[in-house]
Amino acid sequence: MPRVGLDPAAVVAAGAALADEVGLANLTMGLLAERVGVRTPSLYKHVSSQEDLNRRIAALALSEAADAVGGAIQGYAGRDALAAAARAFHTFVLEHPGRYAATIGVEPSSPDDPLATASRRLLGAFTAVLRGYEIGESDMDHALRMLRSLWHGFATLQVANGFQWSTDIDESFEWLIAFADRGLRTV
Amino acid sequence: MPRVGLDPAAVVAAGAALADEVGLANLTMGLLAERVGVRTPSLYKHVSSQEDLNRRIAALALSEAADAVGGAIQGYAGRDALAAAARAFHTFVLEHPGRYAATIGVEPSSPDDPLATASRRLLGAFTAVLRGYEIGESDMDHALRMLRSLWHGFATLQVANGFQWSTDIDESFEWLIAFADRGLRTV
DNA sequence: CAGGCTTGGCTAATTATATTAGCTTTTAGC
DNA sequence: GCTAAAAGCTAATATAATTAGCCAAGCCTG
Repeated sequence: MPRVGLDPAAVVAAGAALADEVGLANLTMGLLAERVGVRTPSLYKHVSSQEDLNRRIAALALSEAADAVGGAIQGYAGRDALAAAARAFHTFVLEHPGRYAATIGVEPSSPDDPLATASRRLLGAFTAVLRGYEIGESDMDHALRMLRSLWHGFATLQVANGFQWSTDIDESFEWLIAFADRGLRTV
Repeated sequence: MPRVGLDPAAVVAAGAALADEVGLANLTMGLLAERVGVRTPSLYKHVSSQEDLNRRIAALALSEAADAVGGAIQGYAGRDALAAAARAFHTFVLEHPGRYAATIGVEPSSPDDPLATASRRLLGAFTAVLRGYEIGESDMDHALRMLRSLWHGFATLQVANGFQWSTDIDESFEWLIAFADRGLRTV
């Protein structure tokens, strides 16, 4: 029987894609094995456990999100950068809900954990956005936490279908960008 | 053997308490059964499945949160009401992380689902807060979504230990209240 | 107060899933 | 070609949810 030729990266990539399709909660080792064309136990040659798989998917997701946000703000500053970052992040979560969900609740084990690195990169992109505003040193951390809370909260609520009523959601998102911009301007 | 004398409400209450203690992900039917003093299958006399249990815990959590927020804003308006609501919500999530987690991803099946009722009550409390600001009709839904995103995002990130660095988290929370207040004042 | 019905609890069995053990075969490097 | 690590497989184990079917407790009625 010919080998499939998997490696950890391929397994994680397939796991992330599958999580986006069926939802993280429905991502089982059996389903993933079927997807990549091996029997379930064979996956354990590449990831050590489902938790390990989840962590690696989370690291991939944060790294991709950092690339998306970092790329989107290139050449922009101030409100333009804020809007570009917010939209890039939002789009990423809507298009990759499963892998983004994997990032919730995972904690880096050490500062050189790929998870920590990716997380820092994403944070760094939003820090860059904040440099376009007149924000005092002591307010930076608070402002960064505000942005994270706002975009994370909005995206996770939207993905979970938490916004029930009929008002257009994209319109609300643009409203939030304007709100955050105005607020950051007067910190 | 004497009967334990359970009923659905008691099972759900115990489930919510256990979720807060061990985390929603670790809440198993077996663990809950042990906690309330019966064998696992007996739980099915009171809840129809684990998903049903989760929905009921979510409805309980939203109802309690609505009570907490609704009670906290009594007699306040404007910034005081905003701060009271935000703090009450935040405290609730920090003290009841498991049951609050149960609310994420559940959707009411019908408008008279207890889940929908509780959800509307919580939303209503925040709507009352917004009435203390000069907000146009067309901005209300957006502002409400902004508040939800902000407080939901902050609380879930904090509970998941998502705020790594050393800056005091409570200080950031108060900063967010001030930020939201200023912003709502200039909508 | 006895008889019987409803209810809540139990044991046993089924299914799904993660994980481990141990075997076999491919394949890269010499 | 030879060998050893890597990658796959089958079989087995453990945990969890769920269902089936049994039985006793306790209430309601006569």
